Amino acid sequence: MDQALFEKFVRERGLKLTPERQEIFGEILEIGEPFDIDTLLFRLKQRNRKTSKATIYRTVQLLLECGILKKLSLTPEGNETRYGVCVDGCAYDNMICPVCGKIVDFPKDDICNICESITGKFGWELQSHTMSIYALCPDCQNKSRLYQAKERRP
Amino acid sequence: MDQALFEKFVRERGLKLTPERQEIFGEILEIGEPFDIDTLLFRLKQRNRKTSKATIYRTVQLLLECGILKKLSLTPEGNETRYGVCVDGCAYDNMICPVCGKIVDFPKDDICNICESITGKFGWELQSHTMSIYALCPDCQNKSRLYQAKERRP
DNA sequence: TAGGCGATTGAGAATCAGTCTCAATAAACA
DNA sequence: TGTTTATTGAGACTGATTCTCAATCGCCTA
Repeated sequence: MDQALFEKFVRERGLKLTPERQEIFGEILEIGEPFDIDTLLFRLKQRNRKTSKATIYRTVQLLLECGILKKLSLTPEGNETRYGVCVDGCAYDNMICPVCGKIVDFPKDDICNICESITGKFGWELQSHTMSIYALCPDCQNKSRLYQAKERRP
Repeated sequence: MDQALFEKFVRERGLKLTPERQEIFGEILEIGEPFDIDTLLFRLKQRNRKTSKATIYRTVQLLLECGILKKLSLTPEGNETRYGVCVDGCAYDNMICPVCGKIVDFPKDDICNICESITGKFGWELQSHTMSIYALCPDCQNKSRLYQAKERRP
C-alpha cells in the first residue's frame, strides 16, 4: 500500500486528491503500526499541519470504506479503538497483546473455512467476519516473569 | 443462568444484593435476546421502576466482569452495541444478521483450537478471543429475494 | 433487632469520541 | 483562466457512557 494506490482509490471514487488527504495517509504509513486518532492528530500538529479533527475522521472513514484501514480494539470489551493498515486486502483478523498493544496479522484461511462451514450449517449467507485473539506477546511474557521473580524476593 | 447464580456472583465479590441489581438482571433474562441499554431502560420504566441510567450501566459493567454478559456489535465497524447473556461460560463467538439484528451462538471448539495453534506458532500466550460472523439470516434472505422480485416488475 | 459502617443509588453534570454545520477555499475540468 | 463542486477548518453539537455527591439502604455485629 502506497501513495500511488491511495491516489487510485480516491480518483476511482470521483473524489479529489487534496494535500490533506495525502498528508494524513502519508502520516499513517509513517507511523507504521496501529494508531489512534489522537496520535495522528498530534503527529500532524508536530509537523505544523493545521489539519482539523473533522478532516482526519473523514479521511479515516474513507480509508475504512476503501478497505485500506481496519478498525481494531485493544480489549475484548471493545474499548480503546485503534486503526491498522490492512496488509492483505481482507481482514479484521489479528492477534493483539493487551499489555503493550502490539498487533500482528495471521493467515486467515482456516478462519474463513470455519465461517463458511458454520453459516452453511445454519443456512445463513456469509457476508464477513471479525476475529481478534488476545494474547501476551513474548516481550510481555518475559517482563511478567521478571516482575514475578522480583516479587518473590523478601 | 438464574437469579440464584447471580446472587452467588454478587456475594462472592463482597457486593451487596440490592433490589435494583436483581431487577436489572431479571429484566435481562426476561428480554431473552441481545439488548441495548435503551431497551433495558425503557422496559424497566414501563414496570414503574425508577432505576437510573447510571445504575443500569454499573450493573451491566458488573455482569460483563462476571462473564455473565458479553458485549456484541451489530456491524464489523463496531457501531451499535448490544449485550448478550453468555450461555456457555466462554464466548464472544456469535453469528449476527446485520439486517434484523438476530444473533445466534455456535459451537466454538474449532475456533478455540485454531486460536491455540496460531498463538503457539507465534510464541504468544493465549488469553481470550472474540469472533463475530456477519451473515444474512434465512428470514432476511427471503425478504431480500421477495424485494428483488418486485423490483424487477415494470 | 437496632446501630453503624460502607457500599449503592439517583439525578444530573461532565466527559469523550465522533459528527455536523457552514462559510471560505481549492481541485478538477473545460 | 473561469466555473463548478467537493473539501476544508473551527467549533458547535450529539449521544453514549462515566462521574459526582448527598441521601439511602444492605449487611454485619452486638
